[in-house]
Amino acid sequence: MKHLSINIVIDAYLYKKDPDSSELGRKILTNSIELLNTLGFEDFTFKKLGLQIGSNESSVYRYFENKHMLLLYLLSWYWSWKEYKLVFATGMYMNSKDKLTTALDILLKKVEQDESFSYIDEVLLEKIVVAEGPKAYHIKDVDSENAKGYYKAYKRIVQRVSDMVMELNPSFEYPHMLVSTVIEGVLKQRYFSEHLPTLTDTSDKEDVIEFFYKNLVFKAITISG
Amino acid sequence: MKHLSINIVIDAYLYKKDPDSSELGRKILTNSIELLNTLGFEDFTFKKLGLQIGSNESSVYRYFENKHMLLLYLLSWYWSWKEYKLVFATGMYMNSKDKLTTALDILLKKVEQDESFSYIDEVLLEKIVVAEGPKAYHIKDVDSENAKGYYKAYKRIVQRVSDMVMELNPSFEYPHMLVSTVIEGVLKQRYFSEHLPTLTDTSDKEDVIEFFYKNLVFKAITISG
DNA sequence: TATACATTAATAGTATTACTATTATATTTG
DNA sequence: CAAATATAATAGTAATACTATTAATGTATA
Repeated sequence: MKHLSINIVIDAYLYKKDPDSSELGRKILTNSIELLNTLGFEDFTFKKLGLQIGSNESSVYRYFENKHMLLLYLLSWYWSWKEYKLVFATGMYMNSKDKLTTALDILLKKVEQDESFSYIDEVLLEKIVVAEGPKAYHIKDVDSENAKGYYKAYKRIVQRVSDMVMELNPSFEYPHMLVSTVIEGVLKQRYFSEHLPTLTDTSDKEDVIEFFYKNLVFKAITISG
Repeated sequence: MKHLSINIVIDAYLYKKDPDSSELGRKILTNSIELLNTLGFEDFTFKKLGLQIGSNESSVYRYFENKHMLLLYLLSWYWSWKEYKLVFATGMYMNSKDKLTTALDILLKKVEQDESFSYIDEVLLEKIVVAEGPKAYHIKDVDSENAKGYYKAYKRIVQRVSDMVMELNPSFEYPHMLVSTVIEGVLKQRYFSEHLPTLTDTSDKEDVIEFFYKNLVFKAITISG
Protein backbone atom coordinates (compact mmCIF):
# COMPACT_ATOMS: atom_id res chain seq x y z
CA MET A 1 0.00 0.00 0.00
CA LYS A 2 2.90 2.29 0.73
CA HIS A 3 3.50 3.31 -2.87
CA LEU A 4 0.03 3.90 -4.15
CA SER A 5 -0.77 7.53 -4.52
CA ILE A 6 -4.32 7.45 -3.37
CA ASN A 7 -6.06 10.38 -1.80
CA ILE A 8 -8.88 10.10 0.65
CA VAL A 9 -11.45 12.58 -0.59
CA ILE A 10 -13.66 14.18 2.04
CA ASP A 11 -16.98 15.81 1.23
CA ALA A 12 -16.63 19.57 1.01
CA TYR A 13 -19.46 20.39 3.40
CA LEU A 14 -17.35 19.11 6.29
CA TYR A 15 -14.85 21.96 6.00
CA LYS A 16 -14.76 25.64 5.16
CA LYS A 17 -11.44 25.40 3.41
CA ASP A 18 -9.92 22.10 2.34
CA PRO A 19 -7.24 21.30 4.94
CA ASP A 20 -5.63 18.98 2.43
CA SER A 21 -4.87 21.92 0.17
CA SER A 22 -2.32 23.85 2.21
CA GLU A 23 0.59 23.43 4.52
CA LEU A 24 -1.30 25.03 7.39
CA GLY A 25 -4.31 22.83 6.71
CA ARG A 26 -2.23 19.67 6.89
CA LYS A 27 -0.59 20.94 10.05
CA ILE A 28 -4.05 21.42 11.52
CA LEU A 29 -4.94 17.81 10.77
CA THR A 30 -1.72 16.33 12.10
CA ASN A 31 -1.75 18.36 15.26
CA SER A 32 -5.45 18.11 16.00
CA ILE A 33 -5.10 14.34 15.97
CA GLU A 34 -2.29 14.62 18.46
CA LEU A 35 -4.00 17.21 20.66
CA LEU A 36 -7.34 15.41 20.66
CA ASN A 37 -5.51 12.38 21.95
CA THR A 38 -3.75 14.15 24.75
CA LEU A 39 -6.57 16.48 25.83
CA GLY A 40 -9.74 14.64 24.87
CA PHE A 41 -12.52 16.30 22.90
CA GLU A 42 -13.90 18.38 25.77
CA ASP A 43 -10.64 20.10 26.67
CA PHE A 44 -9.49 20.46 23.09
CA THR A 45 -9.87 24.04 21.78
CA PHE A 46 -8.87 25.82 18.60
CA LYS A 47 -6.91 28.25 20.72
CA LYS A 48 -4.71 25.48 22.08
CA LEU A 49 -4.40 23.99 18.61
CA GLY A 50 -3.38 27.33 17.16
CA LEU A 51 -0.76 27.72 19.83
CA GLN A 52 0.63 24.26 19.18
CA ILE A 53 1.05 24.87 15.45
CA GLY A 54 2.55 28.32 15.96
CA SER A 55 -0.50 29.96 14.49
CA ASN A 56 -3.69 31.15 16.06
CA GLU A 57 -7.34 30.52 16.70
CA SER A 58 -8.81 32.50 13.83
CA SER A 59 -6.62 30.76 11.27
CA VAL A 60 -7.99 27.41 12.35
CA TYR A 61 -11.51 28.78 12.08
CA ARG A 62 -10.87 29.49 8.42
CA TYR A 63 -10.64 25.72 7.86
CA PHE A 64 -13.30 24.34 10.18
CA GLU A 65 -16.49 25.83 11.47
CA ASN A 66 -15.86 24.42 14.94
CA LYS A 67 -14.28 21.47 16.69
CA HIS A 68 -17.32 19.31 16.10
CA MET A 69 -16.89 19.67 12.34
CA LEU A 70 -13.20 18.91 12.68
CA LEU A 71 -14.08 15.70 14.52
CA LEU A 72 -16.55 14.79 11.77
CA TYR A 73 -13.83 15.39 9.22
CA LEU A 74 -11.41 13.10 11.02
CA LEU A 75 -13.98 10.34 11.46
CA SER A 76 -15.00 10.63 7.83
CA TRP A 77 -11.38 10.30 6.90
CA TYR A 78 -10.99 7.23 9.07
CA TRP A 79 -14.03 5.42 7.66
CA SER A 80 -13.22 6.34 4.08
CA TRP A 81 -9.74 5.04 4.60
CA LYS A 82 -11.06 1.80 6.13
CA GLU A 83 -13.46 1.42 3.23
CA TYR A 84 -10.66 1.88 0.75
CA LYS A 85 -8.62 -0.82 2.49
CA LEU A 86 -11.65 -3.06 2.55
CA VAL A 87 -12.44 -2.69 -1.12
CA PHE A 88 -8.81 -3.13 -2.00
CA ALA A 89 -8.51 -6.33 0.04
CA THR A 90 -11.72 -8.05 -1.01
CA GLY A 91 -10.93 -8.91 -4.57
CA MET A 92 -13.37 -9.33 -7.40
CA TYR A 93 -12.98 -13.05 -7.62
CA MET A 94 -13.17 -13.96 -3.96
CA ASN A 95 -16.00 -16.18 -2.79
CA SER A 96 -18.60 -14.72 -0.44
CA LYS A 97 -17.22 -16.27 2.70
CA ASP A 98 -13.62 -15.21 2.11
CA LYS A 99 -14.82 -11.75 1.23
CA LEU A 100 -16.68 -11.34 4.50
CA THR A 101 -13.81 -12.82 6.48
CA THR A 102 -11.40 -10.38 4.89
CA ALA A 103 -13.74 -7.47 5.49
CA LEU A 104 -14.07 -8.43 9.14
CA ASP A 105 -10.30 -8.70 9.41
CA ILE A 106 -10.00 -5.11 8.34
CA LEU A 107 -12.79 -3.91 10.60
CA LEU A 108 -11.66 -5.83 13.64
CA LYS A 109 -7.89 -5.68 13.59
CA LYS A 110 -6.21 -2.86 15.43
CA VAL A 111 -4.26 -0.51 13.20
CA GLU A 112 -0.72 -1.26 14.28
CA GLN A 113 1.35 1.34 12.51
CA ASP A 114 1.11 4.50 10.57
CA GLU A 115 0.58 3.74 6.93
CA SER A 116 0.64 5.67 3.68
CA PHE A 117 -0.71 9.11 4.45
CA SER A 118 2.14 11.22 5.63
CA TYR A 119 0.32 13.79 7.69
CA ILE A 120 -2.31 11.49 9.22
CA ASP A 121 -1.21 9.12 11.96
CA GLU A 122 -3.70 6.28 11.58
CA VAL A 123 -2.82 4.67 14.90
CA LEU A 124 -3.57 7.85 16.80
CA LEU A 125 -6.62 8.53 14.67
CA GLU A 126 -8.05 5.13 15.54
CA LYS A 127 -7.66 5.99 19.22
CA ILE A 128 -9.77 9.06 18.63
CA VAL A 129 -12.39 6.95 16.87
CA VAL A 130 -12.47 4.64 19.90
CA ALA A 131 -12.54 7.34 22.56
CA GLU A 132 -14.48 10.16 20.91
CA GLY A 133 -16.38 8.53 18.07
CA PRO A 134 -19.80 8.37 19.74
CA LYS A 135 -19.71 12.11 20.39
CA ALA A 136 -19.93 12.79 16.68
CA TYR A 137 -23.56 11.73 16.43
CA HIS A 138 -24.80 11.77 20.02
CA ILE A 139 -25.90 15.36 19.65
CA LYS A 140 -29.16 17.29 19.47
CA ASP A 141 -28.72 17.98 15.76
CA VAL A 142 -28.23 14.39 14.59
CA ASP A 143 -31.21 14.44 12.34
CA SER A 144 -30.35 17.59 10.46
CA GLU A 145 -26.68 16.62 10.24
CA ASN A 146 -27.62 13.20 8.99
CA ALA A 147 -29.83 14.79 6.34
CA LYS A 148 -26.87 16.87 5.23
CA GLY A 149 -24.81 13.72 4.76
CA TYR A 150 -22.32 14.26 7.58
CA TYR A 151 -22.24 10.56 8.50
CA LYS A 152 -22.13 9.22 4.97
CA ALA A 153 -18.73 7.58 5.20
CA TYR A 154 -19.73 5.53 8.21
CA LYS A 155 -23.05 4.53 6.72
CA ARG A 156 -21.34 3.51 3.50
CA ILE A 157 -19.00 1.05 5.12
CA VAL A 158 -21.83 -0.49 7.13
CA GLN A 159 -23.81 -0.86 3.91
CA ARG A 160 -20.89 -2.46 2.12
CA VAL A 161 -20.33 -5.11 4.75
CA SER A 162 -24.06 -5.70 5.07
CA ASP A 163 -24.11 -6.47 1.37
CA MET A 164 -21.45 -9.10 1.92
CA VAL A 165 -23.50 -10.65 4.69
CA MET A 166 -26.49 -10.77 2.37
CA GLU A 167 -24.39 -12.35 -0.33
CA LEU A 168 -23.53 -15.16 2.04
CA ASN A 169 -27.00 -15.60 3.44
CA PRO A 170 -29.69 -13.84 1.40
CA SER A 171 -32.38 -14.80 3.86
CA PHE A 172 -30.72 -13.16 6.84
CA GLU A 173 -32.97 -10.38 8.02
CA TYR A 174 -30.72 -8.11 10.07
CA PRO A 175 -27.50 -7.44 8.19
CA HIS A 176 -27.22 -3.75 9.14
CA MET A 177 -28.00 -4.43 12.76
CA LEU A 178 -25.40 -7.16 12.86
CA VAL A 179 -22.72 -5.12 11.14
CA SER A 180 -23.26 -1.95 13.14
CA THR A 181 -23.37 -4.02 16.32
CA VAL A 182 -20.01 -5.49 15.42
CA ILE A 183 -18.37 -2.21 14.43
CA GLU A 184 -19.66 -0.31 17.44
CA GLY A 185 -18.89 -3.36 19.51
CA VAL A 186 -15.19 -3.63 18.68
CA LEU A 187 -14.64 0.04 19.34
CA LYS A 188 -16.51 -0.11 22.64
CA GLN A 189 -14.71 -3.27 23.73
CA ARG A 190 -11.35 -1.72 22.95
CA TYR A 191 -12.30 1.20 25.11
CA PHE A 192 -13.53 -1.08 27.90
CA SER A 193 -10.43 -3.17 27.63
CA GLU A 194 -8.31 -0.13 28.40
CA HIS A 195 -10.52 1.66 30.90
CA LEU A 196 -13.27 -0.56 32.26
CA PRO A 197 -11.83 -4.07 32.08
CA THR A 198 -14.54 -5.71 34.17
CA LEU A 199 -16.92 -5.07 31.29
CA THR A 200 -14.94 -7.27 28.96
CA ASP A 201 -12.75 -10.39 28.88
CA THR A 202 -9.64 -9.33 27.08
CA SER A 203 -6.14 -10.65 27.46
CA ASP A 204 -2.77 -9.14 26.70
CA LYS A 205 -1.60 -12.16 24.79
CA GLU A 206 -4.05 -12.44 21.93
CA ASP A 207 -6.70 -10.32 20.30
CA VAL A 208 -9.75 -11.90 21.84
CA ILE A 209 -12.06 -9.15 20.64
CA GLU A 210 -11.36 -9.93 17.03
CA PHE A 211 -11.97 -13.62 17.58
CA PHE A 212 -15.15 -13.01 19.53
CA TYR A 213 -16.83 -10.86 16.90
CA LYS A 214 -15.77 -12.92 13.94
CA ASN A 215 -17.25 -15.93 15.63
CA LEU A 216 -20.38 -14.03 16.52
CA VAL A 217 -20.98 -12.94 12.94
CA PHE A 218 -20.76 -16.39 11.48
CA LYS A 219 -22.87 -17.91 14.22
CA ALA A 220 -25.47 -15.21 13.69
CA ILE A 221 -25.86 -15.62 9.96
CA THR A 222 -25.72 -19.39 9.85
CA ILE A 223 -29.15 -20.89 9.42
CA SER A 224 -29.50 -22.70 12.70
CA GLY A 225 -30.32 -26.41 12.67
CA MET B 1 -44.63 -3.62 41.60
CA LYS B 2 -46.69 -0.48 42.13
CA HIS B 3 -47.21 -1.06 45.83
CA LEU B 4 -43.79 -2.06 46.99
CA SER B 5 -42.06 0.65 48.88
CA ILE B 6 -38.60 0.12 47.61
CA ASN B 7 -36.02 2.85 47.41
CA ILE B 8 -33.21 2.94 44.92
CA VAL B 9 -30.16 3.81 46.96
CA ILE B 10 -27.45 5.77 45.22
CA ASP B 11 -23.86 5.90 46.45
CA ALA B 12 -23.22 9.09 48.36
CA TYR B 13 -20.10 10.09 46.42
CA LEU B 14 -22.29 10.86 43.40
CA TYR B 15 -23.95 13.84 45.09
CA LYS B 16 -23.10 16.63 47.49
CA LYS B 17 -26.48 16.53 49.15
CA ASP B 18 -28.90 13.64 48.71
CA PRO B 19 -31.52 14.85 46.21
CA ASP B 20 -33.85 12.16 47.50
CA SER B 21 -33.95 13.87 50.90
CA SER B 22 -35.75 17.10 50.09
CA GLU B 23 -38.50 18.57 48.02
CA LEU B 24 -36.08 20.70 46.07
CA GLY B 25 -33.80 17.71 45.50
CA ARG B 26 -36.62 15.66 44.03
CA LYS B 27 -37.67 18.61 41.91
CA ILE B 28 -34.12 18.75 40.60
CA LEU B 29 -34.28 15.09 39.59
CA THR B 30 -37.69 15.30 37.95
CA ASN B 31 -36.89 18.44 36.04
CA SER B 32 -33.35 17.57 35.03
CA ILE B 33 -34.71 14.43 33.38
CA GLU B 34 -37.15 16.54 31.48
CA LEU B 35 -34.69 19.27 30.57
CA LEU B 36 -31.96 16.84 29.54
CA ASN B 37 -34.43 15.32 27.15
CA THR B 38 -35.46 18.56 25.56
CA LEU B 39 -32.07 20.27 25.46
CA GLY B 40 -29.57 17.44 25.30
CA PHE B 41 -26.58 17.21 27.62
CA GLU B 42 -24.50 19.90 25.91
CA ASP B 43 -27.11 22.64 26.09
CA PHE B 44 -28.37 21.66 29.51
CA THR B 45 -27.14 24.02 32.26
CA PHE B 46 -27.83 24.39 35.95
CA LYS B 47 -28.93 27.93 35.28
CA LYS B 48 -31.69 26.78 32.96
CA LEU B 49 -32.63 24.02 35.39
CA GLY B 50 -32.81 26.50 38.27
CA LEU B 51 -35.04 28.74 36.22
CA GLN B 52 -37.35 25.87 35.33
CA ILE B 53 -37.85 24.83 38.93
CA GLY B 54 -38.30 28.39 40.17
CA SER B 55 -35.04 28.27 42.01
CA ASN B 56 -31.53 29.13 40.95
CA GLU B 57 -28.15 27.93 39.88
CA SER B 58 -26.46 27.94 43.24
CA SER B 59 -29.18 25.88 44.86
CA VAL B 60 -28.66 23.15 42.29
CA TYR B 61 -24.94 23.27 42.94
CA ARG B 62 -25.63 22.41 46.55
CA TYR B 63 -26.87 19.00 45.38
CA PHE B 64 -24.54 18.16 42.53
CA GLU B 65 -20.98 19.17 41.82
CA ASN B 66 -21.74 19.68 38.14
CA LYS B 67 -23.92 18.35 35.36
CA HIS B 68 -21.61 15.45 34.72
CA MET B 69 -22.19 14.18 38.28
CA LEU B 70 -25.90 14.67 37.86
CA LEU B 71 -25.79 12.53 34.73
CA LEU B 72 -23.84 9.86 36.61
CA TYR B 73 -26.46 9.96 39.34
CA LEU B 74 -29.29 9.47 36.86
CA LEU B 75 -27.52 6.62 35.07
CA SER B 76 -26.72 4.96 38.37
CA TRP B 77 -30.34 5.24 39.29
CA TYR B 78 -31.39 3.68 36.00
CA TRP B 79 -29.05 0.71 36.26
CA SER B 80 -29.82 0.10 39.91
CA TRP B 81 -33.47 0.16 39.08
CA LYS B 82 -32.97 -2.28 36.20
CA GLU B 83 -30.95 -4.54 38.45
CA TYR B 84 -33.69 -4.49 41.03
CA LYS B 85 -36.27 -5.47 38.42
CA LEU B 86 -33.97 -8.17 37.19
CA VAL B 87 -33.34 -9.70 40.58
CA PHE B 88 -37.00 -9.49 41.38
CA ALA B 89 -38.01 -11.23 38.16
CA THR B 90 -35.48 -14.05 38.12
CA GLY B 91 -36.72 -16.17 40.96
CA MET B 92 -34.64 -18.43 43.11
CA TYR B 93 -36.03 -21.62 41.70
CA MET B 94 -35.85 -20.81 38.02
CA ASN B 95 -33.65 -22.93 35.81
CA SER B 96 -30.61 -21.35 34.20
CA LYS B 97 -32.14 -20.89 30.80
CA ASP B 98 -35.34 -19.28 32.02
CA LYS B 99 -33.33 -17.05 34.28
CA LEU B 100 -31.21 -15.74 31.44
CA THR B 101 -34.23 -15.34 29.19
CA THR B 102 -35.99 -13.32 31.84
CA ALA B 103 -32.93 -11.19 32.48
CA LEU B 104 -32.64 -10.48 28.76
CA ASP B 105 -36.30 -9.57 28.64
CA ILE B 106 -35.71 -6.91 31.21
CA LEU B 107 -32.56 -5.63 29.55
CA LEU B 108 -33.97 -5.60 26.05
CA LYS B 109 -37.55 -4.48 26.41
CA LYS B 110 -38.29 -0.80 26.14
CA VAL B 111 -39.70 0.73 29.29
CA GLU B 112 -43.23 1.53 28.20
CA GLN B 113 -44.62 3.53 31.06
CA ASP B 114 -43.67 5.30 34.18
CA GLU B 115 -43.60 2.86 37.05
CA SER B 116 -43.37 3.07 40.80
CA PHE B 117 -41.12 5.99 41.58
CA SER B 118 -43.21 9.09 41.66
CA TYR B 119 -40.63 11.72 40.88
CA ILE B 120 -38.62 9.74 38.32
CA ASP B 121 -40.11 9.23 34.88
CA GLU B 122 -38.49 5.98 33.79
CA VAL B 123 -39.55 6.31 30.17
CA LEU B 124 -37.86 9.67 29.84
CA LEU B 125 -34.88 8.48 31.85
CA GLU B 126 -34.35 5.59 29.46
CA LYS B 127 -34.26 8.05 26.60
CA ILE B 128 -31.44 9.85 28.37
CA VAL B 129 -29.62 6.57 28.82
CA VAL B 130 -29.95 5.92 25.09
CA ALA B 131 -28.99 9.40 23.92
CA GLU B 132 -26.47 10.54 26.53
CA GLY B 133 -25.26 7.37 28.21
CA PRO B 134 -21.91 7.07 26.42
CA LYS B 135 -20.96 10.57 27.52
CA ALA B 136 -20.82 9.43 31.13
CA TYR B 137 -17.62 7.44 30.63
CA HIS B 138 -16.18 8.75 27.36
CA ILE B 139 -14.18 11.36 29.24
CA LYS B 140 -10.56 12.05 30.06
CA ASP B 141 -11.02 11.09 33.71
CA VAL B 142 -12.54 7.63 33.17
CA ASP B 143 -9.81 5.87 35.01
CA SER B 144 -9.92 7.95 38.16
CA GLU B 145 -13.71 8.01 38.15
CA ASN B 146 -13.81 4.29 37.68
CA ALA B 147 -11.43 3.87 40.61
CA LYS B 148 -13.80 5.94 42.72
CA GLY B 149 -16.65 3.59 41.86
CA TYR B 150 -18.71 5.97 39.76
CA TYR B 151 -19.71 3.26 37.27
CA LYS B 152 -20.41 0.55 39.84
CA ALA B 153 -24.12 0.18 39.13
CA TYR B 154 -23.50 -0.49 35.45
CA LYS B 155 -20.68 -2.90 36.14
CA ARG B 156 -22.81 -4.76 38.66
CA ILE B 157 -25.62 -5.51 36.26
CA VAL B 158 -23.17 -6.68 33.60
CA GLN B 159 -21.60 -8.96 36.19
CA ARG B 160 -24.93 -10.34 37.26
CA VAL B 161 -26.02 -11.28 33.75
CA SER B 162 -22.57 -12.64 32.97
CA ASP B 163 -22.97 -14.97 35.91
CA MET B 164 -26.20 -16.26 34.42
CA VAL B 165 -24.46 -16.88 31.14
CA MET B 166 -21.77 -18.84 32.95
CA GLU B 167 -24.39 -20.83 34.79
CA LEU B 168 -25.81 -21.93 31.47
CA ASN B 169 -22.51 -22.61 29.81
CA PRO B 170 -19.58 -22.73 32.25
CA SER B 171 -17.08 -23.19 29.46
CA PHE B 172 -18.04 -20.00 27.64
CA GLU B 173 -15.06 -17.71 27.69
CA TYR B 174 -16.48 -14.26 27.00
CA PRO B 175 -19.52 -13.65 29.19
CA HIS B 176 -18.73 -10.02 30.00
CA MET B 177 -17.92 -9.19 26.42
CA LEU B 178 -21.15 -10.77 25.27
CA VAL B 179 -23.29 -9.07 27.89
CA SER B 180 -21.79 -5.62 27.49
CA THR B 181 -22.03 -6.00 23.72
CA VAL B 182 -25.72 -6.76 24.08
CA ILE B 183 -26.49 -3.96 26.54
CA GLU B 184 -24.53 -1.34 24.63
CA GLY B 185 -25.96 -2.82 21.45
CA VAL B 186 -29.64 -2.42 22.32
CA LEU B 187 -29.14 1.16 23.41
CA LYS B 188 -27.18 2.01 20.27
CA GLN B 189 -29.68 0.27 18.00
CA ARG B 190 -32.56 2.14 19.62
CA TYR B 191 -30.70 5.36 18.92
CA PHE B 192 -29.95 4.32 15.34
CA SER B 193 -33.52 3.24 14.84
CA GLU B 194 -34.68 6.74 15.67
CA HIS B 195 -31.92 8.82 14.08
CA LEU B 196 -29.79 6.78 11.69
CA PRO B 197 -32.12 4.10 10.39
CA THR B 198 -29.83 2.91 7.60
CA LEU B 199 -27.56 1.51 10.30
CA THR B 200 -30.19 -0.88 11.53
CA ASP B 201 -33.13 -2.98 10.35
CA THR B 202 -35.97 -2.04 12.62
CA SER B 203 -39.66 -2.06 11.93
CA ASP B 204 -42.55 -0.23 13.49
CA LYS B 205 -44.60 -3.36 13.89
CA GLU B 206 -42.51 -5.54 16.17
CA ASP B 207 -39.50 -5.15 18.41
CA VAL B 208 -36.89 -6.62 16.15
CA ILE B 209 -34.00 -5.41 18.29
CA GLU B 210 -35.11 -7.50 21.22
CA PHE B 211 -35.49 -10.58 19.04
CA PHE B 212 -32.15 -10.04 17.37
CA TYR B 213 -30.12 -9.83 20.57
CA LYS B 214 -31.89 -12.63 22.36
CA ASN B 215 -31.17 -14.83 19.43
CA LEU B 216 -27.59 -13.65 19.27
CA VAL B 217 -26.94 -14.48 22.91
CA PHE B 218 -28.18 -18.04 22.68
CA LYS B 219 -26.38 -18.67 19.43
CA ALA B 220 -23.20 -17.30 20.91
CA ILE B 221 -23.17 -19.41 24.04
CA THR B 222 -24.35 -22.64 22.48
CA ILE B 223 -21.50 -25.04 21.94
CA SER B 224 -21.49 -25.19 18.16
CA GLY B 225 -21.76 -28.58 16.45
C1' DT C 1 6.62 45.71 -12.38
C1' DA C 2 2.51 47.02 -10.38
C1' DT C 3 -1.64 45.73 -8.77
C1' DA C 4 -5.05 42.76 -7.17
C1' DC C 5 -6.23 39.01 -4.42
C1' DA C 6 -5.99 35.62 -1.09
C1' DT C 7 -3.91 33.85 3.09
C1' DT C 8 -2.37 34.25 7.52
C1' DA C 9 -1.25 36.37 12.12
C1' DA C 10 -2.35 39.39 15.71
C1' DT C 11 -5.47 41.66 18.44
C1' DA C 12 -9.70 42.75 20.42
C1' DG C 13 -14.25 41.98 21.69
C1' DT C 14 -18.85 39.40 22.94
C1' DA C 15 -22.12 36.21 24.86
C1' DT C 16 -22.31 32.19 27.38
C1' DT C 17 -20.74 28.72 30.49
C1' DA C 18 -19.28 26.71 34.63
C1' DC C 19 -18.49 27.66 38.34
C1' DT C 20 -17.42 30.26 43.63
C1' DA C 21 -18.56 33.46 47.21
C1' DT C 22 -21.53 36.35 49.97
C1' DT C 23 -25.45 37.69 52.15
C1' DA C 24 -30.30 37.82 53.37
C1' DT C 25 -34.24 35.34 54.20
C1' DA C 26 -36.88 31.34 55.06
C1' DT C 27 -37.72 26.82 57.18
C1' DT C 28 -36.80 23.05 60.13
C1' DT C 29 -35.48 20.96 64.32
C1' DG C 30 -33.92 20.38 69.05
C1' DC D 1 -37.90 30.08 71.01
C1' DA D 2 -33.07 29.69 69.53
C1' DA D 3 -29.96 27.63 66.65
C1' DA D 4 -28.92 25.38 62.74
C1' DT D 5 -29.68 24.58 58.15
C1' DA D 6 -31.61 25.34 53.49
C1' DT D 7 -32.68 28.33 49.99
C1' DA D 8 -32.84 32.52 46.97
C1' DA D 9 -30.74 36.44 45.12
C1' DT D 10 -26.95 38.73 43.56
C1' DA D 11 -22.39 39.39 42.08
C1' DG D 12 -18.21 38.06 40.30
C1' DT D 13 -14.39 35.23 37.69
C1' DA D 14 -11.91 32.56 34.33
C1' DA D 15 -12.50 30.11 30.30
C1' DT D 16 -14.83 28.93 26.06
C1' DA D 17 -16.52 29.46 21.53
C1' DC D 18 -16.80 32.15 18.71
C1' DT D 19 -16.88 37.03 15.28
C1' DA D 20 -14.73 41.07 13.43
C1' DT D 21 -10.98 44.06 12.14
C1' DT D 22 -6.68 45.16 10.72
C1' DA D 23 -2.06 44.48 9.22
C1' DA D 24 1.46 41.82 7.16
C1' DT D 25 2.80 38.50 3.86
C1' DG D 26 2.73 36.07 0.04
C1' DT D 27 1.27 34.83 -5.16
C1' DA D 28 -0.93 35.33 -9.51
C1' DT D 29 -1.61 37.79 -13.34
C1' DA D 30 -2.24 42.17 -16.75
